[in-house]
Amino acid sequence: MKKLLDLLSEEMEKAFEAAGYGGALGKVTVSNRPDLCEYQCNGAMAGAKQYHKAPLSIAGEVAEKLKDSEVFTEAAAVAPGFLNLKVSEDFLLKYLQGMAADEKFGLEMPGKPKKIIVDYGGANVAKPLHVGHLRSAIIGESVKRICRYVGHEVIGDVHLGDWGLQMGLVITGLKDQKPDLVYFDENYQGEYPKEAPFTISELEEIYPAASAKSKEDPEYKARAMEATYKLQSGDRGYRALWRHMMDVSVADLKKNYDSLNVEFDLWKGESDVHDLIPEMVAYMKDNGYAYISEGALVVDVKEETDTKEIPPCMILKSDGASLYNTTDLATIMERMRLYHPDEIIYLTDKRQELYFEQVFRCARKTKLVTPETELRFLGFGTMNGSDGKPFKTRDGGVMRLENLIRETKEEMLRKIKEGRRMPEEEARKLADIIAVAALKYGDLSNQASKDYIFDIDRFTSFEGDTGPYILYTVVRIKSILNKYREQGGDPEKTALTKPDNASEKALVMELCGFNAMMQSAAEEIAPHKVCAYIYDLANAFNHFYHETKILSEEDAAKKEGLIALLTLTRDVLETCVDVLGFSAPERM
RNA sequence: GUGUCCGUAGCUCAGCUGGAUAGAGCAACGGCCUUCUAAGCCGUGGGUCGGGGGUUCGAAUCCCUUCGGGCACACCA
Repeated sequence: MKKLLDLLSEEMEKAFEAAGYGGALGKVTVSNRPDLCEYQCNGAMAGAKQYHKAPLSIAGEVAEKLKDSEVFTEAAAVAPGFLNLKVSEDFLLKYLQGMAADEKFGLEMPGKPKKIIVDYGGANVAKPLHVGHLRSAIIGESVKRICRYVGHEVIGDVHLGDWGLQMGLVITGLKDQKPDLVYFDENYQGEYPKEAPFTISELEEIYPAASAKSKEDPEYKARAMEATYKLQSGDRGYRALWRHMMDVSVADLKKNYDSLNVEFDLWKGESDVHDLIPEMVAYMKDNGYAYISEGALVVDVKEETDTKEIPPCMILKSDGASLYNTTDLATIMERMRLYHPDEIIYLTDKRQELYFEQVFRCARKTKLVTPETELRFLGFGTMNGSDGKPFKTRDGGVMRLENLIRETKEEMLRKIKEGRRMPEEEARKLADIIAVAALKYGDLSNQASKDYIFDIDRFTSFEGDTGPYILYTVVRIKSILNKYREQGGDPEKTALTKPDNASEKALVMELCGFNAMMQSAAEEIAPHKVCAYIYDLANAFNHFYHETKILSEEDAAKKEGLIALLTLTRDVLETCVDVLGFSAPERM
């Protein structure tokens, strides 16, 4: 379906042309003065100069042509040259019926769906997720769902950090702790045990200790690098150990991501492209892209139009070792071979923007991707504490994601018990659902690129622009629909009717904006637009709800119409909520 | 230093492809539950849109400049 504003604009364009002006002036927008009109057109003022005419008289002539319009019931020319519009209820009803009958509520599918890889999560093996991983997971998941909803084929890849020095550090740490393990016996020929010689908590303790030690003890660091080298060159015992780390760590990561409704299609990592690196390096050298500079192998990525200095993209360090760039570029190569994506979206901290600019340019210049492949970077801001500085625990440390989630759930449970009486178990389940909504909505309602302040009290509040408020609104609708069923009605078998009061019409108009909103959220990869939309929609609904008696409506057709409107509102809200990566309970 | 992002109500944020009186939420104050979930709704107060200049009929929005802050600038990821 065409967007409502486009249809309104088409009608307005016809009027402009009929009055002898360019149709392009007839752009209709939602009114910024709802007290005066529903929609407006400012084209008369824009055209005044071009036609050497007073804007008000242009507007007057156009309004005259709209007298018999079936789209606008009112078109008033107002000083200095606004066209104030009211849209016909019949027209809205027709549009709404089209929406309700369509699986995607009037959203047009792309002519040719794109294949998109979303690279998000940023998890590392053997290291616990911390608050820094929260935004990538939340925003990435939503971006994935939005792109999928608008009709693209989307693959989410967690892209684990599973191959670097960190692995060598853990192995070295473990060797010191348990030197007798068979994995360290070079003469061992048999099968290695199936059970990992450590738990996730042990693993997580080894890494920070080893990392700290390597910073002050060069000899230890050398051993870790040696271990990394041995792992990467295929040492049997080290590989077996690495496999264990992967299994234990991935299982734990999945558990954590699960609790946030975050799911990846691919659990690939840096290790997957290890074998591609020599080939890629040779390719870059052989084709004259890469050269040695200050001992390191680099590719120039400067461009003439640059206003700043862009350092070359480093492919190999001066000691010949690979680095972040190397695996990222090799990953692009692998992705092109395996999936042929039209677009790859990367979600990381915005501080990596320049780095990705270099990588993208390098990939393009060296033809790792086709000229059409879109490489997009979505950098997100920092999650700050109430002091405006990066979020820390009370004692100043980095908070584990698990703990942040748990604390949010506990706070939610406390608030639920404050406001409602219900069995402990139900309250607990409810708290889990609402806490995820609170956390995610609190994050997603901010523009991704901006820093934001994490305020657990605000996010878990049921008032204002919060996840819980949205869920409450959905639950209210569900409650009425359930009562309607109890009375013997079937909400799915109701027909929409014309809106016949202001708050109902406002709700309808809000609903009609769904397709345009979703499309722009996808194009701009902007989940916060979905949040802003459902907040407006929830407000429009609550206002309408307050003014309208639904179940006691006496006119049977009207009552059905209202139920149909509620059903559609619920469906749109739940669709949006799903795309944001959370869900609404049945009761709360 | 170069580049980049940001500065809007006491607080947290929208609005930024220029339009009418700059919007929400929180906090403060005041109303509305015999009636579909009051975790709701309605209302009041609160702003030199960091400062200055410019473009325009019209600027929070575009341009310039200035102040204040964040971040990034090849062997970390």
